[in-house]
This record gives sequence, structure tokens and C-alpha cells, in this order.
Amino acid sequence: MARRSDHTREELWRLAIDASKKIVEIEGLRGLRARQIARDIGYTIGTLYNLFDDLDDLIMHMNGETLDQLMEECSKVELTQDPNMDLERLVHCYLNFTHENAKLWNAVFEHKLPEGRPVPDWFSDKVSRLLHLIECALAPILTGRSDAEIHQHARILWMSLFGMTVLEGSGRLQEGETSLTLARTLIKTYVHGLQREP
Amino acid sequence: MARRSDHTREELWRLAIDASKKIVEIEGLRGLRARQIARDIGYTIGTLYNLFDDLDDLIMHMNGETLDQLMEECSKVELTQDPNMDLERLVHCYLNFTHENAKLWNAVFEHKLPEGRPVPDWFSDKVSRLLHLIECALAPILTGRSDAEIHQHARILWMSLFGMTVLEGSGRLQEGETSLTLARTLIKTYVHGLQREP
DNA sequence: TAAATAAATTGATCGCCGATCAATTTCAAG
DNA sequence: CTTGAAATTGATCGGCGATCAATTTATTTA
Repeated sequence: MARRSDHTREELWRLAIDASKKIVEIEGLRGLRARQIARDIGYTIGTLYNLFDDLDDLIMHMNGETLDQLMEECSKVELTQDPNMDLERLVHCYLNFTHENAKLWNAVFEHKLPEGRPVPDWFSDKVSRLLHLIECALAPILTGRSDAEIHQHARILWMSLFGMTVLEGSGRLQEGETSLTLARTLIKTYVHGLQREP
Repeated sequence: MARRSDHTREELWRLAIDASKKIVEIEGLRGLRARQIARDIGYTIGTLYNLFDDLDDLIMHMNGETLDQLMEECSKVELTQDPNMDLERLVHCYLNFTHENAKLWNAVFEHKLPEGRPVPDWFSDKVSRLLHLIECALAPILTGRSDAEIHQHARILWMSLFGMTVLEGSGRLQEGETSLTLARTLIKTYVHGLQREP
């Protein structure tokens, strides 16, 4: 049997990714099994491997969609040219998302491609687009500085936020501590440092 | 055969952990197999499972030793009461270590315990001790502020640095970018922000 | 319409993996 | 010398990711 008219290739792709997300949302990335995905969408393993190179490939696409979702949320933030407020809002949005989609967000950085297999360009691009949001919010504070400098500060903030969500996701925050309050303090202090600096 | 006098339980434990480190250093955490460890130390799987609960347990202990090593290195840094210099040195030490032990360091955060299995206290304690180093370096700048506040800033810096090494480890830094230069800028800007703040 | 072609789907199969456990062997205490 | 406790083995289990020849279906061609 082949080319059953139940679903197009695209529909099948959607079914598989959605099923994967559901599993990860409940059991985490560790609980994701090719056999389970196939069972959930009513096809067999073979079909799954006709859609994706392997599990790593499937996971990359799933994670890619998570980045897309995050981008979509953060894009809603309207920039006011006031870096303090803009960054505050962006961070709020970012952390809101990583909270509400904790398991999926964890999957984004928990997953590692095998040794020697490069991150696909389309994936890196999604990250770059998120970074660009921070750059835009940060720009007004850094007039007169090189693009490279702006870019660097944006990346520093991005990585720092990232570290917080990682540690929060692995349950290593302390009692009474939320990544939101930590991130707020980070942004506030960092921006302060930028403003007063030559 | 049992209780062969070749090795004490402690020696065996060392052999297993060391063999694991060697494998991870070459192949990364993904390449770590119980069977390989057993083979490398000249025992069978059964013996390995007599020493450790399971692979997760073994990995936690291996990662624990990595934290110990990092702590040992960072402890060598003598504090001068000049936060800028002290932090600079600490960061230098930290990043030196994570560079030279990249794969092992990656293993520390790549590894995740299964759903619902808490991080052992002895492991969290090791992290706390590292954090305390940063607190001490940071303290002179924050005279008059509460311990909680000092603690928070220390944790923010720790998490930020962490985020950088994570992204560096997964090959997501850009060309010409090193976590050392990024971290330097982070510390400089953040400390600046702290100093000028009311 | 019929035959040929291309694509999708299956499921048996392979070689691994982590983990378990009854049987066996060794050591140390009595 | 006997006995019991601890260590060690290796066969075994269930499950995994991945592969692929065989089969089925849809589309294209004649």
C-alpha cells in the first residue's frame, strides 16, 4: 500500500511534528520515540523515515518551529525607542513563552546533533532573526557605535537570557527565584552599564 | 568469580569514571555506552551496575568531578578586593577550563535526569560552592546591599557565563567571536552598571 | 482503457542499547 | 574447614533507531 490518499506529504509532515510536540510536552525530549510517533499518527516507522532523514532531523524541525513560535510572539512587541522599556517587554515576552512552553523550549537546547554534523543554515537563520530583535531594541542606546558592537551586546544579552532559561529548565533555580526577576535585573544593570559608559 | 583482589570497590569506581571521561572527551556524551566502559576497565556490565545505579548515576558522578576540577582551578585565583580585576581573573580561569575540557564541560549540562528524578543535593552543593566564589569577588562593589542582592547578582553572572559556554559548546558562536571576549564585555558592562547604580 | 512508471507504505529484520538476575566464584569470618 | 556474604559473570529481556525488499497505490504514458 502506498500513497494512500488519507494525507498529502505535507499533512503527514504536520501530523508527525505535532505528534512529536505532544510527546515532548508531556515526557520531555528523552521520551520521544520514533515508534511512538508513528503509532500516534497511524502510520508505521517506515513512513516516518520516508519523511525525515532520522530522528535528529525530525527534532531539528520540531525545534525550528518552536523558534518560529517564539519569534512570532516577540514580533508582537512594538518598539518605542526607549531601550529600557523595549528590552523589558521583549524579555517579558521571551520568558513568558519559555515558561508556557517549558518542555519544548528545553528540547531546543537539550538536543545535540551527533559529532561532526553541522547545524543547518535554516536553523541558524531562525536564531539570527531573534537576535535581530534585540539589536533593534538596543540600538537607540548605542548611537555612534559600530554595528559590530551593537551586535555583540545583543548577543551577550541573548546568551545570558539563554543561560537563565537553561538553568531554570533543569530546575536549578533557587527558591523564590524566577528567571523573570533575574532577567529584569540583568537587563536593567547591563543597560545601565552601557549608558554610562564612554 | 567475585571479589577478585585486582581492585577494591573504590579503585573500580575510579577506573569506571576515568574510562567514562576518556570516552566523553573523544566522542562526547552521546558516545558513552555502558558496554564500552565495562570493556575498557576489563570487567563486565554486571559489575558496572554493581557500582552505579544506572548510567545516569554514573554520569552525575562524572559531571560532579568536572565541577570539582573547575572549583579547584578557580580557587587558585587570589582575590584582591578589586572586583573588576577579580572577576576578570575568575572568568578567565573559568573559560580556560571550559575550553580545555570542552567535551566534559558540555556533558555537565547536556545530561538531563529523567522526568521526576531530582538533582542530588551533593551535586547542587558543588554548584553553590562555585557560585560563592563569584559572590566573594563581587562583594566589595556592593557594600551596603543585602546578602540576597549580592547573591542574586552573582547568580546572574554565573548563569550568563553559563549561557555563553553552552552556545559555544554547541558551535553557535559566530566567526571571530570567542566566549572570552564576550564574557569580558559582559563583566565589564555589568560591573559598570552596578557601580553607577544607586 | 490498459500497461508502465513512479511514489508511498509496510513490516520483518538487523545490530545495538540499558538493565536485570540466577548462577557462580571468591574472599573473610567463625 | 565450613559457612555466609559480597562480587562477578553472562545469558537474557524488552526496546530502540534504522534499513530495505516487497507490496500497494496513484499517476503517466501508450
